[in-house]
Amino acid sequence: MTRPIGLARLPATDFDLDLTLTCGQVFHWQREDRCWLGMIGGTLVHAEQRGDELHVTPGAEEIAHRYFALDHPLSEIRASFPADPAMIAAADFCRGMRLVRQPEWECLATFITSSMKQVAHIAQMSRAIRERFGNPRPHGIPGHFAYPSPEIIAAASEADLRACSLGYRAKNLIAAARMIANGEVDLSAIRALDDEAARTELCRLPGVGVKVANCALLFGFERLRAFPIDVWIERVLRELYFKRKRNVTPARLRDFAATHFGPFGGYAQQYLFHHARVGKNLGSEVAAR
DNA sequence: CTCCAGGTTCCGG
DNA sequence: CCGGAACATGGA
Repeated sequence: MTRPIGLARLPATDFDLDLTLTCGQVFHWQREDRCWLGMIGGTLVHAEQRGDELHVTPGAEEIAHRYFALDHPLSEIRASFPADPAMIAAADFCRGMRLVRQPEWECLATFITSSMKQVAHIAQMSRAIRERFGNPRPHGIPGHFAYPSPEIIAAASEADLRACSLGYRAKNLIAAARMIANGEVDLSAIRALDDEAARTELCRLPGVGVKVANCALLFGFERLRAFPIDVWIERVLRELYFKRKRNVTPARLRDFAATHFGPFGGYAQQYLFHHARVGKNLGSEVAAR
C-alpha cells in the first residue's frame, strides 16, 4: 500500500536489512511484504533490500545511508574480534548485521522502558508511546509516528504512560524526560565526553543503570566499544567463557568483556546476543527453552 | 498457575 | 563489592 512507484537505490554491500532490523537493537520498524517501513527521526522511510542494493524512499538516501551505518567497515570490525570459536560462530551467523545510528533520546527512552521486558513487549510499548504522543506524519500514512520529544514526555501524566503498558517504568521515563527537558542532563553535551564519563552522566537519569546506559551509548551515541550485559549476554559469557567456574561476579564479567572483545566490542556483543537468542547455540538447559 | 523477560534501586552482610 | 527482593505486565 502507498509504496512509492520508484524507490531510490543505494549500494549496500555486506548488509542484511532483515537481520539489522530484527536483532533487538531497534523496535519500531514494521514489515510490509518485502519492504520495511519506519521512522528515521521525523522522516518516514521505506526500505527494501535487493541483493547488494538498498532501495529507499526518494530523497531519503542520505538519511538511510547514515542511519543504517552503511559506512561501518564490517570487514575490519569482524577482523577485530577475538578468534575464539563462540565469537566466530556468532559473527558468521550475523553476517551483514549493522548497528544503526539511532537518535539519542528515542534510543535512550526506549531502553529505559526495556527493563524486564521481552523484545516483543518493548516494540509494543514503543508503538503505543509513538501513537499516543507522537506527531502524525503529514503524508498521511497511518501507523507511523516520530518518537515524542523529552518535552512531550515530561508534560505527560504517569497514567498516560501506564496506559502504554509501561508499568513501573512510567515513573522513570517521565523523570528522565524532565531532567533532560529542564537541562539538568544535556544529551548533546554527552557526545563530547569519553565513554566512561558519558556512562556516568547517563546513569544520573532514573531508570538508567549500567546496562541501559551502555545500550544508549552503543546504539545512540556511536560508542561501538560499549558492551551491554543483559540476561542473555550474561548467560553467553558464563556458558562460553566461564564454563564450570564459580564466583564469577558481575564486575568480573564487565572487566572481561571490556578487554576481551576489543574496540568494536559492541558489535561483538550484538552478534553474540542475537546468536544466543535466535540461534540456540547455548547449553542444553538454555537451548531447551 | 508458574516462569521469565535486553534491569534498576534499595538494603543488609 | 556482593547477593536478595521489590517492582508491572504479558506471553509461553
